[in-house]
Amino acid sequence: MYYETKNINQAQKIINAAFKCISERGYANVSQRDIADEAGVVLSQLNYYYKNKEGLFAEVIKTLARHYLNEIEDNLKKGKTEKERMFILIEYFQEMLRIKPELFKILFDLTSMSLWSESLKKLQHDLFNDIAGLIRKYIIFESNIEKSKYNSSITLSKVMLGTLFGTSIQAMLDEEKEDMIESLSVLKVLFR
Amino acid sequence: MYYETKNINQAQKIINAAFKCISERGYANVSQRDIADEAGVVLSQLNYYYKNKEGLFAEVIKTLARHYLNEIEDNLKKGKTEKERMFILIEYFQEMLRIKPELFKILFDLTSMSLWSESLKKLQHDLFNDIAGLIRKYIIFESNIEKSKYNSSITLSKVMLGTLFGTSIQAMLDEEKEDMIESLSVLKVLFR
DNA sequence: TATCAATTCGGACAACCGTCCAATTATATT
DNA sequence: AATATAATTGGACGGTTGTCCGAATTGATA
Repeated sequence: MYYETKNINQAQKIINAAFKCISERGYANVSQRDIADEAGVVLSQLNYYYKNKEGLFAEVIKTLARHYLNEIEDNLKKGKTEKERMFILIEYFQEMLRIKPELFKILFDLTSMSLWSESLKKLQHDLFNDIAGLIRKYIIFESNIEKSKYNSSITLSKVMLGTLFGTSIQAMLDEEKEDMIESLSVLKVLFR
Repeated sequence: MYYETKNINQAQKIINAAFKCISERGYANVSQRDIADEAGVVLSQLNYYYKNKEGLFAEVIKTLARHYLNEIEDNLKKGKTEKERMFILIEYFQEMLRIKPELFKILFDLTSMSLWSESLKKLQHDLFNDIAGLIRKYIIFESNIEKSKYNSSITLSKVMLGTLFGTSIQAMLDEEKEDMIESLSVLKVLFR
C-alpha cells in the first residue's frame, strides 16, 4: 500500500542519513539532531521509528550487514574455482578501500561502538560470523596449509577475514593508503 | 625536585584514570568529569595539564604506545631464532587477550577514535608502524613465501600485524573467545 | 620574610544532548 | 461522511558536556 511504502521510505531515509553522518564523522560525534537534519526529518521521528539512539544504530548495523553480505556473496558467485573466488574477495576489499573508504570507516566505527553494548556486540559478532561463513563456503582451504586442530576451514576463514580487516584498518590510518591496499595481494599467496 | 615529581604524579594519575575509564566504557562514553573523579582530581586540572579533551586522549595514546612497544620488544629479545620470536609474539597476543582483554578494547577504541581526527590519526598510524617495525626487525620472513613486488618484509610485517589485530577483534566480539584466541596459532604456519 | 610563579580549587557558563509528550495532520476503514 | 489509526510536528524537560576564569594555595627563590 501507498502509505506503507511512504513510511518505509521515511524510515529508510533516516537510516541512510545515519549511515552518511556516522561514516563521515563517527558515531560518537553524531547526534540524533544531525541525523534528522541530514534526513530532512523532524527530530522526534527518530524515536518514533527506532525508539532510541541505540535502536537506531542497531538498525544501521542490520542494514549494513544485509547489504554487504549480499554484495559479497553475489561477487563470490561469479568465481568458478576456489582460487578465483579468493581473488575476487581480495580484490573486492581493495576496490572498496579505493572507491568507498567511508564504508570501512563506518565498519570499524560500529565495531568498536559494539564493544560497549551487549546487544550491539551480538549484531556485530553475527556480521563477522556471516562473512567468515561466506569465506568458508566459497573459498575452501586445502592444499599447502597443513591441517591440525587449529586450522579447520572455519578457523582459517575467520583468520583470513581478520587479515583483511586488520590490514584494511592500517590502510585507513595511512595518508598514502595505496601501498597498504596493494599489499592485500599478499593474501593470495598466504592462503593458498 | 619534589614538586616536579608531585606534578608528574598528578599528571600521570590523570592519564591512568583516563586509561581505566576508556578501557572500561569506551572513549565516547567517558567524560572529563568521570576521569577527574577516577583520578581523585578536580575537573579543571585536566585542562590545565592537557589543554583539552583531545590533548588528553593524545597523551593516552602516546603513553599506551610507549608502554607496549617496550613490552613487546622486551619479549621479542628473549627469542633466539626468528621462528622462536614469531611464536613469542603470537603467544604474547594470546596471553594478553586472556588476561588483559581491556587492553584490546582500548586499543580498538582509540584506533577508531583516531579515524576522525587528523592529529590522533597520525599518532595511531605511528603506533601501528612501530609495531610492524618490530616485527620486521625481529621476525624476518623468508622461507616458503615467494617474493614478489607485493611482499617485501615490511609489507609482510604489516599484514601479519593486521592478522593479529583483525583476529583479536573477532575474539573480543565473541562471548566464548577462547577458540578465537587459540586460532591465532594458525599464524605460526601461515607466516613461515 | 617577602616575592613570584606554578599549581589547585570551585564554580560558572553557554551549548548540546536524548527523551518524551500533547497537538495536529494524513490516511485508511467502516 | 464519520471514525479510528498511523504519521508528523514543534517544543519542552532535565541533565550533561567541554571550556574557561578568578581566587586561593603551595612551594621555591632571593
